[in-house]
Amino acid sequence: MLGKLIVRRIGKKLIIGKIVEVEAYCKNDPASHAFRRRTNRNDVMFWEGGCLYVYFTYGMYFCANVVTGKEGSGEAVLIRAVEPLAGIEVMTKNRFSNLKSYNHQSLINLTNGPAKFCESFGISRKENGLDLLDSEIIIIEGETIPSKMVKRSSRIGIQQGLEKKWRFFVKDNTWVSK
DNA sequence: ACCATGATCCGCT
DNA sequence: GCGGATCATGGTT
Repeated sequence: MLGKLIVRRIGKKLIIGKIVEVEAYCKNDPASHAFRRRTNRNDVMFWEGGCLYVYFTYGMYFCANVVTGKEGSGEAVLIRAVEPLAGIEVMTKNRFSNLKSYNHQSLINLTNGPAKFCESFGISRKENGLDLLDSEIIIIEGETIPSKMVKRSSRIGIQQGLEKKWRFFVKDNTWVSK
């Protein structure tokens, strides 16, 4: 998924981001929402791959995954960061409703984390379950990232499953979260 | 019913 | 580096 473009259409406007940081989750994985059982909350994660699984967390944030497995398998890839390519103005409005002037830091701060990405793309409950091949949000081919530019580490913000190096990111990209 | 927790972010120190 | 915000979820009682 690294290097692919996530595109959101809002009316006539397009928001585009290049995916630069992701994490993988699956059913046999104590860090995963799919670990225990299929519930109303994680149901979309068990759908056939190609749709968007959005969840609400910490009482105020949303995060988005691309579902990647067969129906029932419970596999998904969390989008942790994207590089903004188009629709900066809309993203800025979504994220900082009263920001007057852009600067370097505000551009980075737009999408350098999973909940920041969702906020700038306007992704919340309504987008849960969307078909990424044919809806207002799609994923298309983008840049091919050379394998030597792909780095991996433990996943962020979890307690179990730290031995799995399932976080993947583009080396030296500015938008990769800290 | 109850309650601890969380795939986070932000502001302050 | 640390704690607070803020609440849906799900495991436990």
